[in-house]
Amino acid sequence: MAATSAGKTYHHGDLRNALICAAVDLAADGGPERVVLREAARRVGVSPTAAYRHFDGRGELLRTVRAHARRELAAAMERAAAREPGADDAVLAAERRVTALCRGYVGFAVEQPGLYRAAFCVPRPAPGAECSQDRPAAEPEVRAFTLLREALEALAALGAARPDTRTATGAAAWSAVHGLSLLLVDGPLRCLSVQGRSLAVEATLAMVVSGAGAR
Amino acid sequence: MAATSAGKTYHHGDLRNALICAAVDLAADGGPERVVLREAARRVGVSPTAAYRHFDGRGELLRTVRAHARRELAAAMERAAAREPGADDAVLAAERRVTALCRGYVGFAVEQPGLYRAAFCVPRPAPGAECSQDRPAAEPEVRAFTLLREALEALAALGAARPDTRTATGAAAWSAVHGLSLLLVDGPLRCLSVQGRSLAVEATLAMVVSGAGAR
DNA sequence: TGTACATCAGTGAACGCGCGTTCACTGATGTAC
DNA sequence: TGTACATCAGTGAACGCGCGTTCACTGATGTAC
Repeated sequence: MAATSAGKTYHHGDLRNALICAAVDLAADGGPERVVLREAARRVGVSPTAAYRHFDGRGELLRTVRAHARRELAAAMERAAAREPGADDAVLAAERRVTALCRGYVGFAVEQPGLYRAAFCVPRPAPGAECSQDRPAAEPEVRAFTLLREALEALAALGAARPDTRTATGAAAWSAVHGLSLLLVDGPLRCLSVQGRSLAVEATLAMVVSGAGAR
Repeated sequence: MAATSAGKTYHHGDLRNALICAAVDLAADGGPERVVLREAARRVGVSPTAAYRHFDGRGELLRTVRAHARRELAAAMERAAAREPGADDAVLAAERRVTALCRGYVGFAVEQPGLYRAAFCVPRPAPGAECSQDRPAAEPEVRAFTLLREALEALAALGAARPDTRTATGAAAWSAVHGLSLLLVDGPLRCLSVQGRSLAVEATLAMVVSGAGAR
């Protein structure tokens, strides 16, 4: 039985999740490089060694944080899309969904810069050991990307669709919001005024929609 | 007199530059986090302490590498633009310049991922100590951005120009190429096939041009 | 042309830090009989 | 309902690492006289 109630016991009861929460907190204020196994253990009040009962090591902890951050990002996008009012015009509705998703994306990045960076960190393996022939394709699932791509497909299907380039169009849109997010959060645009930031976001959204090719 | 000739002397003669070169090499294979003061000194064959005669510390060394990387990035863009054939049609010529600059940008990122990442690293200061009221604007000069913005302005001026949003349009385009670069180099698209990569680049360029608003 | 001396540009040892990880261990838990 | 015992989930000390940085120093250089 899991020790659901409180009470300091020798056995923590839910250490794995507690460590994940601590690690997520660390990432939230400081990004992926702040995710330190010893510190997570310290915050939970447990010896560093204990973490090895639940994780292969720092790498696995970090990958878990990354997965969490990606889920949160996708959730923020879906929330933003859900808030968006519908529209009678199908094209307009589809456009709104795209821009809402993008706003959700960038909004998450700006509000949770640490988590956002963690969502896209790469837990540097032995350099050059990646991209084997076994798995030449992109990563199986980044939900944020899937959401965006599907919304763009829906939009494109209403206009001059070019179904052969679905994924590429999605990648272009993703590039735009990803680049904007990083420039704002962590890059040379990080000191933009509120107004300047807003202009940059709007221009980027306009570019994404115009690039979707439903005119 | 600077010791221009060879010959191991006690005084190095050009240690500052030698350290910068070593640090740039480190960044080139491993990104900004690989820029380690002790290792740079080691490579030059000098004690770590010696570096402190020429740099304030690791931070200054890294900022110097960053400046170098940014210059290289801009140079790659200009080279790509210079290679591009002209066109009688002014709009076509302007479009070609934009896409050539973008290709140069992404090409540099893909060929020099470490340097590219170094060009946009932020040598983390005391967190929250940035973006003071004194300097609310974006960083004064990232030449890559200026090149892109000016090319877009030239393009927009030929069509339905919206001169009030010059900078924002530039930011949108920059976002696209920056995001694409990072997704390809260091992100979830890093394992794309050559063909997939090429499609993503083309789709992004099309989006950028269509977003420039010269139709 | 020499020489004393200030300054410059290095050396080498050390400090303190925090990390990831491993080791041998022990206290708590639950299950077979 | 007890009890022996296997297993699980922790502890605490230690290792080795490499880093940035500081200290007191010394060898080389160049300049004033």
